Amino acid sequence: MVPRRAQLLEFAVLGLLHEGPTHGYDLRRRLNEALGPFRALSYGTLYPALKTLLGRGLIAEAPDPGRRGKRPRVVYELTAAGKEHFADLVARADSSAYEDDAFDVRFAFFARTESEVRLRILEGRRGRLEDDLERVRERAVRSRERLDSYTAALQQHGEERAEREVRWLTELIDAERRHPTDPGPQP
Amino acid sequence: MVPRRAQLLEFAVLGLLHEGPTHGYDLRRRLNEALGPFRALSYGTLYPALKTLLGRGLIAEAPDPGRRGKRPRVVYELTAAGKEHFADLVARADSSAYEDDAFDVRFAFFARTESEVRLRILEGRRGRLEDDLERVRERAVRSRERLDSYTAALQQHGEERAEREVRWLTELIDAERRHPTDPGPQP
DNA sequence: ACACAGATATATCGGGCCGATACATCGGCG
DNA sequence: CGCCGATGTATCGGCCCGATATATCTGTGT
Repeated sequence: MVPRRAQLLEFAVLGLLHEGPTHGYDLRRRLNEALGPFRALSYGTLYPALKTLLGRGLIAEAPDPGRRGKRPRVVYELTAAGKEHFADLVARADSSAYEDDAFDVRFAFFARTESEVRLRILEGRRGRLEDDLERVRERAVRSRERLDSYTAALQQHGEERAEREVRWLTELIDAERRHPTDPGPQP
Repeated sequence: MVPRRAQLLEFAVLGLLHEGPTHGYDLRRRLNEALGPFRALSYGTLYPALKTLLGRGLIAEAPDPGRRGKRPRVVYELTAAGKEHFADLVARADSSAYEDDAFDVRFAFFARTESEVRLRILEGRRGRLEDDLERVRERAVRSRERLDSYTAALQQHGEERAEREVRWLTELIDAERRHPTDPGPQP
């Protein structure tokens, strides 16, 4: 069963736990470190997501390595089922991998993704942006004069942002084709 | 009571209905025309939102101007309360006006916003982006080498996108200061 | 010594918004 | 005449966010 919506957090939690067991607060910090301040994920989703993953047996509670006298934390670790599930997710390159919100999170775990899948995700996203660009340009010719100046400026800016991302993706795709590096843990 | 979340659709519907009564399908099309294909809003929110607005008396059903023989549509028009409510929303320049998702929609209705408010929204958004940029740059110096190359590339790209938007906002702010045009209906 | 701020840590609630889906009518095309 | 894409209204499940509550720990200033 393919999840329709992104389930970004589940994916991210499973990915992060590959680096070893941790607790919720640290997961959220590491996640936002990886995504940057322009794309954060909130606690309001994280803690419920952890419970869901626990209930599905994809993660398990691990003993908190004692910190002499400090308040104990709830530490989670990956189960075998969790590892398997993440491997399935990470091998997937359908639209749920390059749709707006999903792409960043998927990209953040490219180091754990096979080169071939990386390539398909990058190309999928680029194709999507190019489709949108074509549509907006086509419309721009015949209808931009009907818009007020602010709306026109907004579209212009959106167009340029998409064009930039397409160029960025193209660079990455070219680099990926030249050096199809294998996945593996990186510092 | 200030709405915590954006309620983008309510705002947009009220704004669009200032141009005359229409039906749901047309509202969604006009909205996505204004926002561009990179930032669409869905039916799944629109029709429920229309009902909510109807229940609150901010919009009302209007007679469908007959289209001889065609299937009738559900046409809505603004009420006096709706106009008033929109005026309140549009005069607001707090964080709910320049937070990520909200900004685009707010911007799309700048033609109906007072120059002073426009300026505060633009500056608010720029300030927010600059804060984020400062944080990410500060961290970049001491920790970017700890990240794998993909995560680093993602952050780099996010940084550049934010820098571009800051420059764009600055241009708009300067233009707004030079020519503080009044709000009014534009073609 | 004490207060106070800010980071650490877990958790819940309400609700906005999305994607998928269903169903029906209409116009144009071959 | 049949098919397809656009028009049109509507609902459902569910991801995710922001606000909020609570409690402990650490650092700083005084």
